[in-house]
Amino acid sequence: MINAEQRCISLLKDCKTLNNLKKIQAIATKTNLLSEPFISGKLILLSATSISDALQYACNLFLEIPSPDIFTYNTLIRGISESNLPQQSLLTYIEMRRKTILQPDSFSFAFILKAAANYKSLNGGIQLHCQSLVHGFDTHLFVRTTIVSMYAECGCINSARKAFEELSQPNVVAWNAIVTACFRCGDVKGGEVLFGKMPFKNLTSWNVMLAGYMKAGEVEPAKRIFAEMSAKDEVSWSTMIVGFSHNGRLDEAFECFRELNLSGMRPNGVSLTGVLSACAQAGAFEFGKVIHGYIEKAGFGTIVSVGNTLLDTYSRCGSVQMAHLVFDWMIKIKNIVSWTSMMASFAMHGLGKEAVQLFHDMESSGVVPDGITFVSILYACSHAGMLKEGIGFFHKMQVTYAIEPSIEHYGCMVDLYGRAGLLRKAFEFVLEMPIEPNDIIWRTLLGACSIHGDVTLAEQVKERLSELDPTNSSDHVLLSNIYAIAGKWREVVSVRRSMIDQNIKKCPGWSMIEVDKVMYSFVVGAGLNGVTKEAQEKLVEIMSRIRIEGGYIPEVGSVLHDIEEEEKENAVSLHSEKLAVAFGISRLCPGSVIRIVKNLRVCRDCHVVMKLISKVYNWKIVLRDRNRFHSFHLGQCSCQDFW
DNA sequence: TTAGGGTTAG
Repeated sequence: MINAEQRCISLLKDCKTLNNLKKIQAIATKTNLLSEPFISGKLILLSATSISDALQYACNLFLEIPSPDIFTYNTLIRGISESNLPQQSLLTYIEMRRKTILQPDSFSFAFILKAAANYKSLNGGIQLHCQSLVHGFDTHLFVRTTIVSMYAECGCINSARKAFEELSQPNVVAWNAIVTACFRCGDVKGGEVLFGKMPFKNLTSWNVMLAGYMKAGEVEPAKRIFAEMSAKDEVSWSTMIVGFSHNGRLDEAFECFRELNLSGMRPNGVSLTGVLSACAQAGAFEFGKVIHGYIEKAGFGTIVSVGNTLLDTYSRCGSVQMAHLVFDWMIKIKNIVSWTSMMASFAMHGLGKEAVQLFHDMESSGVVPDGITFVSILYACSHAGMLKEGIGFFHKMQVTYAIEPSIEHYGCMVDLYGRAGLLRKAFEFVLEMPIEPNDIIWRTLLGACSIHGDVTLAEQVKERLSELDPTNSSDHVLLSNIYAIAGKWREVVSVRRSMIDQNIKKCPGWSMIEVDKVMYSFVVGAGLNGVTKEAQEKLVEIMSRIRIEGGYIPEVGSVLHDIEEEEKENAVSLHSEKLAVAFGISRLCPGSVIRIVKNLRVCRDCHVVMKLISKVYNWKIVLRDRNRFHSFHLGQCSCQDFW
């Protein structure tokens, strides 16, 4: 016959879910075992660090433990330091010092300094550094290494270097920490010098260099080091794939993923998120589906970050339906990121009502929204013209959830008022907001002026933008478009002339389309050969047919801004998204969906053409532009001509 | 029974 304590210990060994944990807690409470430090400590360890989304449970459980020991405090502090509110762990530490006679140990300082690093609090970090000195732990190797990282996270490379130099015998981990610190603070050269001086290097040191270079946007040196490495592990490969993807080097991300598979090593969750993120950026829907198949077959579907990236990939590839299927499949593992991504997906596709419903479902399920959730829901409201609901959410975030609005939230509100046509209200809102408006805020307002054709306000807004970001080509182009639509041709010429005088070049437009899992890109003004020639020939036929059968008349205003006068006649057929759609009609099987990704906002003329093609040819076209999705079907667009 | 350096999603 085993007693309750033995039973608890045995159950704790296999405890992997919150439900298991609750059963053990019930036994422990009933049999007074919560006063046993080993049992209560283990329960806190599991709930605070091993079982996902059980931190709140851990905090509640902690309150029931009669006199927690230092181990129990440490594990709770660790759990909180890894959460999205790391500053709360400092409060736990302060409470421990105030309410108990427990003395902090090296573990306490390692965890709490990590928390300060996570929320980038230099003041807090300095105070904890002093505390560790008072208690005699500041020279402890583990604590000191965390101090080096903490200063680097807070941007103080000099303090990080000093903390490292005071170590008489740094080991390889401390060396890796100081090299990482240099890269984190933007000192690439310093990182290279220290790497050269390292007396010993293991594989992790090389991976530090790969990650450092990739985060600094230095892709070529990372590639050089990767090629030189005699041994590579999962992290080396993942770092490269994620690095290529973050730096927009999508072809190289795909190629590296292919090489990883050929190397005999298997992709892990991180490399899968990296390649999926490349799919999302490129709009590679079919290739994304292949990766999805692999994820299911190889059992990666239970990793929440992988599921969330897959959801986001489908969404950015234009399939809100597939994104929603993934969301539903994630039933047991979904977290705040999943809810927020799904809301963002509805938002991007103009499905405001669905996003609002999802927000309420999330609240009912007990998940607490954070600042990013509110960015998504406000974005959804503005893109669906839901003014009243948007204002309601802006108040709710502050009153119900005590979230201080950030510049992104203010940006959403400007967009919300602006798109709804309340331009003066939007302008006043910008002038009254408690944060200094940045170029993005003013650009949002300029976009609203463009939608509603308010030339006077546009001129005032452009003046502010010229102070903040004078060489931004898209601002000039937008102002020129606003003048063109208002028929102010003299002003159009003046904007164009000032662009030439200041040597401001328009960002070249490109569009991509996937055919048979291969991505094809089309660029304005590229030579007429290969696929471009094929697309161009098809486009001539398409334009003629939509003119005859759809009554198409070119919108000259849209094309004036970016081409020379003598090219105007051909301009209509030159925009990259038209070439991409023509190529799609030429190559894809009838009945499939044409999915196009464009780097700039779609122009009015292309928007009209897409609608007519969807009607005359009876194709469904999903076009992702810089801001949102347009889904064309039977002559209509999901944005309802509101973008 | 808890730690420090390298890759992970909105």
